Formats: sequence, C-alpha cells, structure tokens
Amino acid sequence: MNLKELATKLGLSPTTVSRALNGYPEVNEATRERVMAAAKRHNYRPNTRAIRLATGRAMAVGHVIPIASRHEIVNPVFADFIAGAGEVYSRNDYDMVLSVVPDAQEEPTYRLLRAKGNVDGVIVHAPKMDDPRIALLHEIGLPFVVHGRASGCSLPYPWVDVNNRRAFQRATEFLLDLGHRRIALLNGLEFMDFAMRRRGGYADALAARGLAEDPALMVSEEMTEVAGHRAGLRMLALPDPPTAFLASSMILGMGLRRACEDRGLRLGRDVSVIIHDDDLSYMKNGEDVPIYTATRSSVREAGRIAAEMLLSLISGNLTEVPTRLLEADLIIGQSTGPAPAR
Amino acid sequence: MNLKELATKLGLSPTTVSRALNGYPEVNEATRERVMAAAKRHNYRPNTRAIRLATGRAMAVGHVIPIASRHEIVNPVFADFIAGAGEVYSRNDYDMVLSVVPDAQEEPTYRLLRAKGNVDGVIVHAPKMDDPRIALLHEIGLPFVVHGRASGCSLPYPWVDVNNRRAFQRATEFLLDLGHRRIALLNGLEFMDFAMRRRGGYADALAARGLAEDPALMVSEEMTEVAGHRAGLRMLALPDPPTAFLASSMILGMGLRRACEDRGLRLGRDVSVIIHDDDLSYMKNGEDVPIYTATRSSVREAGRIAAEMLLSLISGNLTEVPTRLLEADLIIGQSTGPAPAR
DNA sequence: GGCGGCATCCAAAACGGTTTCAATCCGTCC
DNA sequence: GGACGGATTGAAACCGTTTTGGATGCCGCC
Repeated sequence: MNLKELATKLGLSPTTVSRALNGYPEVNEATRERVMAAAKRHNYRPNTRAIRLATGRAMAVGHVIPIASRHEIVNPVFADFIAGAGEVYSRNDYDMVLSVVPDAQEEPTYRLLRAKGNVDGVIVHAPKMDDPRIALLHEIGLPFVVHGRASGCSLPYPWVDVNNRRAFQRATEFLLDLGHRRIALLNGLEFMDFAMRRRGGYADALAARGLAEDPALMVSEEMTEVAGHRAGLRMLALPDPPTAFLASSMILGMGLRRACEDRGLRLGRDVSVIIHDDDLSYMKNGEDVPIYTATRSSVREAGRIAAEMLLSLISGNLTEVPTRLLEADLIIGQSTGPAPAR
Repeated sequence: MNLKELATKLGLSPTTVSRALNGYPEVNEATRERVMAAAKRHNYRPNTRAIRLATGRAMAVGHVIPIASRHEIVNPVFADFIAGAGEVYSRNDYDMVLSVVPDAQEEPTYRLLRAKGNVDGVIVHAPKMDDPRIALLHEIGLPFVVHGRASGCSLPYPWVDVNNRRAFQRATEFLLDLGHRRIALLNGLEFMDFAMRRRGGYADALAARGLAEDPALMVSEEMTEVAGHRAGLRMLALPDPPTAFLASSMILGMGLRRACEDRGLRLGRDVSVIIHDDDLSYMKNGEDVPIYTATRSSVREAGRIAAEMLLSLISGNLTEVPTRLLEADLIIGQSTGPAPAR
C-alpha cells in the first residue's frame, strides 16, 4: 500500500493525503480524520526511501567504528554508549548506522557518508590528542558531536565529555588523604585524549602535595584484564611497591585484583584500588556496596546526551556550539583503605 | 555533483553515464573510460537515497536490540558480534542499522522496518526458547539469520550457532576426568536457548557417569560479575561444596574468582573453574597461557559468518535454508586442576 | 540497394514520496 | 452583484537514480 493507492481508495489526491498525514494545517479536519483512519486500516507506512529522497534528509546518524588493525580491540564502553544514543534515535525516528572500517579507512568513510548522503550527522568516538577528524568534519560540513574532547584542536566543536581531570584528581587526593604516598597509575593509551586528562589530574594532585611523579608507577596500556594483571605484578615486585592504584577502567581493576591475589595481597587492606567506572550494564560495580571505590560516570547517559545534541544540531535550531561537561561521582567501595603501616 | 550534471559535462545522457559506471556491457569501452575518469575527477558519488528508491533495495541490514526494561542489560558479546558483522557489511557496501527499542516494542519494530523498507534483512540476536520472532519474520517475509537457535521452532530457518551442548558436555567430562564429582553450573538465564543447551550438555555428561544433578549446584542468572560472586559464595558455603564450577561466561568467572578469594581459596588448586570464552577483544583470556580453562568460540567470527549468510540470503541465490554449527575449542588454562583430596 | 543485426546511445518513465503553485468554492463586504 | 479572501483541494514539478523501450548509424550480406 503506497500513497497513490491510498489516495485513489479515498478519492483524494496524493497531495492531500500526504498533507493530512503529516499534520499540515490546510486540510479539512474531517478529511484528515478520514485519511488517518484509512491509513490505519490499510496499515499504510510511508516508504522511508522515498521520504529520504524527497526531503533530501537521510534521517540517519552515523557512528564510525574504526577497527585498529594491530590491536584488534572493540572498545567495551561502546556497547553502552550506543544503547544510550540508540534510544534517543529511535524515539526521534532516526536510524543509527554503524560503519565498521579498518582504521586507515576512517577518513574516506566520513567523506563517503557525506558525499553519498547516507547520514545527516555523525558521532565521533574515542578522540585522540589533536584528532584530525574534527577538522575533517568541519571541512566537509557534516554535523557531528564528539564523545570526549580533543586537546589541541583550535576550532570550536560540539562535545560531551566527563571531567576526567577532576575525577582523577579527586581520586588521587582521596588516596593521599588515606595516607598513601606510593600511588600507581594504570592508564589507558595516552595518545587518547581522556587518558592524558586523567594523567593530568593525577599529576596535579600529587604536585599539590609536593610529591614527585614516579615513572615506575605509571603505565599507559590498553585497558584489558591482562594488561592490568601484568602491570600490577610488575609494580608490586618493585623494591618500593605502590600501596595504591588508580586504574582507568573496571577491567584493569579486575586484572589488578588477580595480580594482588597472585602475590597473596588483599584488595582494600594491603592494596587500595580506585577505578574509573563507566557504569556499564554488564559490569556493574557491585550492588549495595560497590566492589571498587570508583569515579563513576554513566557512559550510557553520555550516549543519550550526545545523541540529543546531535539531533538538535542537525535540526539547525542551535545558535551556539553546544558542549557538555559531566562530573563523575566519587563513590566509596571495598577496594580502598588506609595505607598500611610500613 | 550529481548524475545529470556529470552527464551534461560529458555531453552524454544520464542513462549512458549510469550504465558506464555500473559496468553494463552496452557501452563503448572508450566512453566508459572517459566517464570513469570524469567521475573520479569530479569526485562523483551516486546519491544513496536515490539509488535506494530507484532499485527498491535498502542496501542495509537491521539489528534490533531490545532493551529489557527490568534488567537493563546490554549483552556484552554484542559489541564483538557487531564488529564482525559490520566488517562484512562494509566490504559489501551495505549499511548496518541498529534499532535500540524497549523489548515490548520489538515486534512492531520488525514490522515497521519491513513496511517502511528501511532494511533488506535482519539479524536476530539472543533467541529464547520458542522464540516468536522467527514465526513473525517468516510471516512478514523479511530475510533473517538467527545468531543462535530457538528450540521448539518447527519451521526451518537460517542460523549460526555454537555447539553449546557439546562444548559444555566436553567441559564437564574434563572436570570429571580430573576427579571432580561436585560440579556446579553457573548458567545464563535459562529461558535463553543457549543456556538450555549448555545445561543439557552438562546434564548429559553427568548422567553418562551415573551422577545425579544437584539443584543446589545449579543456578540460572544474568551473566554479571556480581551474579558470579554471589552464586560462588553461596555454593562454597554449602556443607558439601562444589570442587569445580562451569561458568557460562568469562565475567561470571571473574565474580567466581572474587568469591574464592573471599573464602581464601585459590583458583586452579582449591577450586577448578571452566568458563565459556566468547573471545571478546576487550576480554582476552590471557596471553600465552589462558587464565581460565575454557570452551572457546569467537563471537566475532560468528558475526562475520552470520552477516555473510544474510547477504547471500538477500541476494536470493540460495536454494536451501543455510545453517552453520560452530564447534568450540576446549582450551586448558590455569583455572583447573585435579580434585583436591577430601 | 534493401535489410537484418549489432553496437551504441538517449528520452522518458519509473521509484514513492514532498512541495510549489494554481484552481475552485463559498461566504463576506462594499 | 462583483471583488476579495480564506478554506480546501489538486496537478505537476521535483528529489537523483535505474531501467525500459526505442532510436540511430554502421556493417555485412544477399
């Protein structure tokens, strides 16, 4: 059942039927109701492909997921972010289209999406320092929102981010207040913007207490259980091992737990750990009492916010470049305690 | 730059240009080259929206992700499956569109996708026993591939699945051979088809040795760290506790590890654990030596296979209903050992 | 020299909607 | 009673491709 057939059946022109269904004011209310009823009865659904061609809008937003050829990793926060954003798209009748491409193909992919008109805008994931995608998207004129920020980018751009710096600063201070002086940082890859900011917060807190950073206690790695385990083992074997760790993700924390276990140490007593908790649905940080003390910020919520931001950007009724800085909560769990006496 | 403009610039008709670019034989080779060159020079990209309307194909595949309202969980294997499938779509110039909807909306969503012509086919995720989606998709005539199977479904349908039954049977046998007699099963939710099959394999292996199932050692839960921890604690506190566990996912295994730690037990010595390892990129089961003994099957590879299956289904050059049963590897890691002497 | 066949190209009709512009009807006002 | 204006509807253009159904020219063949 298409528009023309429906119109014929009603003895009306396609024009009027279209207008009736789309809520245009210039159609008689009685007619509109008749049309609505007939549309419902015949289960008429306007063809998306036709609408898209006619209106010139794609009614879709893109998410480009680069697959790093070397370290084949799919970002674990990705699923939850997508879920949050997807809810918003669904409610607004937008499609969410994912492009999974080798990372070398990322730039051409954006250009293609734009040139072929597949999407009206995109979300930029996992920005690096000086991320080139921002300039690119500006250049090709494709609306976008960055999940995170890209230090060193001079032009303004829309973003949604967690205050990573503040979060890690607070976490470090919390450990310092507990008497810890040897605090290790298990960070994500530090060409990622969020990782640099976290490191900055950590460094600030140390400096504020007159403590020097110790390169032996800082590692920048992929955020996997194995990496957490390896780094934990190595540091705990140092002559002057850390008494506390800051880990950039829950999964790193789990590896850390295993390392402590291997060395017969108990989390929260012998070793303190604070993680960053993205509040992933399949990785809840405990129920009533959190397993890990953590800086927490829901990535799913970030997905919702970013999606809404992008949709209003697309609709064009925004005068300023929107940005949104989310504060992380510092929640106390079972993985921290006072620094053990030496 | 659109087709008409390009045609004018070349002094040709849109027809010829279109045919030249799409490789139709009835165009002079010299002309074709001229067209190709011009298209490249002017960076011409045919408008996807127009192609879709003209050809009547969506050039897109749908994945419907129901968000359970009660237990708000996004399936963690989802990201990797998507990554695998997405690679295939990209290579074949298909879009992957994700619909995130409240689970009550799932059926209408499929109907809408079909009626509005947004997609040419869909992948069905996480099938339950007697899953109604299969009959639905048959009814509305939307091509699909199920990731998993749905017991109790009478009509044939295309699927890609792991041999869950065999995997858990082998894992159980392995533990039995190590002398374990009290073997617990930490399963996923047992209205999920895969969970039922795993339980079946476990039960078979026990029965083959004349052992009875003990309901106190079997739990069906959401697969989270917390659930693994809770179930582990409970079972280890039994008067006659299990000496070995079968866990349906790596994350359950991590919760189990924490439970053991809480009780001062050591994995692989005091307690044996076998997990099912979906080979997720962000949850590698160790490097050289696996952390957990595991039944392993790459969900990413399953995604690739399912996507390819769906595309050939859509292309229509398949006479039979395709199915594919993948065998899981049983890999030996550090989490299993002989049953401790009582 | 006419004719069939082949190679090559094009005009125009789809595809299924939206949107512009114009037409009709009817009541009101002067 | 005719001009005007608002309410309602419709014809036709348009979005940018693909595809159908010719057209044209050229060649070889009888």
